[in-house]
Amino acid sequence: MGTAVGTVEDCREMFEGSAQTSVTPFSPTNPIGNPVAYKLVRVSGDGRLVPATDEEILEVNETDMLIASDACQTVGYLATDEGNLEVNETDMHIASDACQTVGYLPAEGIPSRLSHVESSEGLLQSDNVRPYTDQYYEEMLQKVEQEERLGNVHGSQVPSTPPDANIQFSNEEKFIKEDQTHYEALLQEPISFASNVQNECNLNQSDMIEPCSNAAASPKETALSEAAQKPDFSRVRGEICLDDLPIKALQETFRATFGRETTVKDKTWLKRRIAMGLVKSCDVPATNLTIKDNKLIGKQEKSSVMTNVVSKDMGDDVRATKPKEAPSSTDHLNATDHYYASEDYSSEQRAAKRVRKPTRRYIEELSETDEKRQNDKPMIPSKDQRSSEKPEVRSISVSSGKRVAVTRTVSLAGSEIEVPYVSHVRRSRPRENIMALMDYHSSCLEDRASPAESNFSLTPSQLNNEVVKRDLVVESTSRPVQREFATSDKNNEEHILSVVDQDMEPEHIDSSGNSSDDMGLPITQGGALRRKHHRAWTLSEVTNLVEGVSKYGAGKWSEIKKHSFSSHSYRTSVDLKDKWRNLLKASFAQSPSNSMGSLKKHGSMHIPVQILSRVRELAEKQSLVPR
DNA sequence: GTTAGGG
DNA sequence: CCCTAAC
Repeated sequence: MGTAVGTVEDCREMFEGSAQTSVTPFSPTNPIGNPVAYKLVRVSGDGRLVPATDEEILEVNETDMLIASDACQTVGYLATDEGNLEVNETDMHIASDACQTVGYLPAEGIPSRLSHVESSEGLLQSDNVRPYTDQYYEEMLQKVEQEERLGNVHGSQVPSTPPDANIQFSNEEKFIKEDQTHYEALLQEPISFASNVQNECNLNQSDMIEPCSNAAASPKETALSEAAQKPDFSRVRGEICLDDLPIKALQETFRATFGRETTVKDKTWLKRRIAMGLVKSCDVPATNLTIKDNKLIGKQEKSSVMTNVVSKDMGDDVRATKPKEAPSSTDHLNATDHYYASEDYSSEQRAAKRVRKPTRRYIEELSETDEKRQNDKPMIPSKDQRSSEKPEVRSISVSSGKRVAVTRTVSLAGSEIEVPYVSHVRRSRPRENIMALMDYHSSCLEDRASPAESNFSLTPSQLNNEVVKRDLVVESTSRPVQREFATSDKNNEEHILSVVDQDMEPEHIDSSGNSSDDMGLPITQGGALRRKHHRAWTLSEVTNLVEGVSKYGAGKWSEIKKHSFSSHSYRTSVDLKDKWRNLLKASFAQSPSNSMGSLKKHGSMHIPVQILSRVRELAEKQSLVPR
């Protein structure tokens, strides 16, 4: 946090002209027309730095880090000065949220590049491991609020960090519009604050929990670790005093913060890294939201400084975590809003957008698209439209958050499969099928010993496809065996029945397979989804149906099913209804021509004329005397 | 959970 | 038969 807007500005001057390639300056610096430049490189697989291609540069330039990273690219920024480093780190913060490996390298510190990259990964890791609850964010928010008040109270002429953040933010807004005029005006403010911010930091250091002067490695470390454990804003702030710590202490702190050693000796880097870690640990989800939800925010983060990131992001976090509370969020920001109305406005805008609940369709799409990152923190379903506006910025957190709730792992015969909760896994029937399948599978291995059947043992993953084959095999095997399958295992009914139906009294077959589920199983072959289960209606069934209709009336399908189809459990009321519908159709279709329409087109069932007549009869009766 | 209808 | 909207 010791880094303020001013820092960037100041440093810029120092490194003026050091730019190697003047490309893609970020918004904050670009408008300024400052010579600050970035060298865009890409970290190839073997760790080498490859100069970015024009295309890549363009990409980064036009979109932003997030998008670039979204494109699954590993991008390394070679910063040419401190200011850039600052910005880049912030960026990294963003990019890392997208689960990308991004390395930002200060030009001067080539030797430490790898370290940087490496740590960035460490950062990612630590981030991914920390789940934060909404509650937590609320707490944080409150703390921030307190901070703000404090700052406003005893630092009238010394703007507290939060307001500063706002300034930054409003600046950002302007930049986006590329409004030079506004820019000029706004520029003053950040700069003027720069030194103040620094002072502020110092003040904090002495005032706050962590007297900097006192800052010995051990106390700091404990405090930090504590902070990491249960993030406390005040402590995070105390962080600022890292300035006074010796490198060694910083390294210690780094370790405490990230849980890993570091050999980096760059004090500045360490400080930032640590601060970053803490900050990030607090707004991981936020960044996600922010970015995905609103591009503006993402940019803001880039240009913003530590302090800004902390205060601002926290606000965002809370907002993000609280779907409906446009008001509450703004409330929190009110203290600062007084300073800049523009900020207030923009924030409200954002808040409003976030409130909108994702459509079901959207969620589905997300869950299908976003394969990875399903273990992200529970986020909020706030984003949506934004994503619709910028599809490229695949919603990260939302989807992820959503996904957490919407995904589930289904274990099928030993193997676990990730299934989006909305995935259209057949309802009711399908599950039974699977069960049947599993049963079959086990029985296959255990009970069945016949050679022909033994080779049916399938691996769960193959099950589906295998089943198809097996079906075919079964069909070609001996009848007796078929029977067995038909009864104990109910997958292959389609084939079996088609065969059996011809030469057996359907009724028998039905009763045999009955009570349990006789469903076929979902068979997928070559991507085509065959009809799950098909069981031709037998004459007796039709008769039963007709009788049932005559007894209970058409429409009382459940009744009919209950009474007339007690032995045919596989016929659902819907089935009955459908069949009746078909019968009706058939009966009326056949009647006009002749009374001998006993045979229907293909090989489908022979429906005796009498039955059809009866159907028509009933139909007319029913229509006359509606239920 | 049922029904009614469209696919 | 499947899938859904309405009940």
